[in-house]
Amino acid sequence: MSSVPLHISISEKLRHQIDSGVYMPGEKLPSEHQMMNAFGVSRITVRQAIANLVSQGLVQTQQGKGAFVTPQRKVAYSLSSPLVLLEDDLAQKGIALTLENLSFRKVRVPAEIQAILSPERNMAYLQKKLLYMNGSVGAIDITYILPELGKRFSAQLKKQMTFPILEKHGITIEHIEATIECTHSDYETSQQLEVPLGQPLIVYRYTAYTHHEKPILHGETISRADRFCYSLSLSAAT
Amino acid sequence: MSSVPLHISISEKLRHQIDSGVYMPGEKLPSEHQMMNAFGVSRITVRQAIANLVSQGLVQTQQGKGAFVTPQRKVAYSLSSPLVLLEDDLAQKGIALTLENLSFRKVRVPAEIQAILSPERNMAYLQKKLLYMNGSVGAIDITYILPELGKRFSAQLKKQMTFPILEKHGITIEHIEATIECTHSDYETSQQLEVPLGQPLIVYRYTAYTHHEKPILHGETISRADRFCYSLSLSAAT
DNA sequence: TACATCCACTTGTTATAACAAGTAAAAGTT
DNA sequence: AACTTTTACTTGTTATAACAAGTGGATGTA
Repeated sequence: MSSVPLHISISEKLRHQIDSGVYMPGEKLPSEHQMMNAFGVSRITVRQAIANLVSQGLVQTQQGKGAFVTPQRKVAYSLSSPLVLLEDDLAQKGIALTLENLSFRKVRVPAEIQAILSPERNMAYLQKKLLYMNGSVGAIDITYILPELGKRFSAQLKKQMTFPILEKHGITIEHIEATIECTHSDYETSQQLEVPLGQPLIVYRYTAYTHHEKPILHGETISRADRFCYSLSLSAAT
Repeated sequence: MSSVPLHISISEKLRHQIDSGVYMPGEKLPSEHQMMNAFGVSRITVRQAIANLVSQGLVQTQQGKGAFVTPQRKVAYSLSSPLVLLEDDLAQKGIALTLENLSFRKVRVPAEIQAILSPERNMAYLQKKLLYMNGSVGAIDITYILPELGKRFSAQLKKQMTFPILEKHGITIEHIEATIECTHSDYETSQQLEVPLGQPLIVYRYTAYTHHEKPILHGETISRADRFCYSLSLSAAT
């Protein structure tokens, strides 16, 4: 009859029930055993159906507890001209941004970064940090910063966001070049951001320029795509 | 010893082999049977490992043939001020953009769209189309357009991109508000865009305004995140 | 030669089974 | 009352098994 596999038809049925509010965000789905009886299929088929929902980001499972409908509400980062700092933007939305420094050290930069920043003697500071929004993990940031700036602000960079520190000391960002793309979480990242393997992540890759188009840092912010999006506004030539 | 599951350690090993070029893009991985012998595990474990790679977008499977390393190169859409049209942008990159109209009809608009466009008598034209880049499917576009424009250009809209048609008839877009977010493919979309279920998609949702901030259309372009990304440039207040 | 059939190999689907491991509440102990 | 243990239930991992279905080359037939 229908040539769609059982696990697909089951996950689609559940998906529609989630969409139509039969199972509310945060609510627990029936256990695998209950579904086996309810649909008259084996556990492997039920698990496959649930895996489909997980891979669609609709459901999250927890060993020993069950499968729960993911509660989703996204926060938008504003990417506007004129520039607004991430912190200010979030603060205005009532979201507290905190960070945890994972690593901060001077490194020899890879070729791609060297081409962008052209730092002295091919060295730069590399910082990895975790960003928390209202206390829960939201993103990883990986930044290369010019050695003179990295050295000068090393203590503060471990505790505060980069741009406000620079602004405070009179270093103004005049221009940012950026790309936005989407990738999958690998095993390591999935552990750090507390998402299932393969969940989509949104990567904001940026180069910041100060006066005279001098690049001073290059980095990428890897955010959980289930929690964040970007908003922007474009205008025609005047 | 290592508390990581077998299927994870296997998929991580394969991932590193893919990253280091042991298996090149487009190349076939060993068959499930070969892996069963090579790793000394059951087929279910091998399949789980391969599923991990698929969910990370590294590999695609084809029934009857095998699992192949996904060849990936991304095309960037430029989102710049001043506005550049998608077609022109892609043309400059040597990519031909063609479209297939899926549906075009007058509909009663949902509340969210009504709040944005405020069309007369709550009606608008809704168009769904598939976008092909150099002949292969890349994106789905879903657009609501004001009834007077939809009616006037109905024939052309089925064959050409929206913005160039409007420009040609003297309707200039002065301003665009947009958000970029990332979602998962559901079953229907995965079929249309020819990707596995749950693959990340990048959603560009836009509202276009003509003179006097009058909104004329609202739509979303849902692209395969493995093929596309967005680039933009931001400036400080002058 | 051209075509159809067959066969070997591939992944896809689904079932049954067993044990590991996390969770939480009930039951027992101090 | 406070703490530990047990127990029942949950999902996670892994094995074996069988058949379905897509692919492509080998084989056989017209």
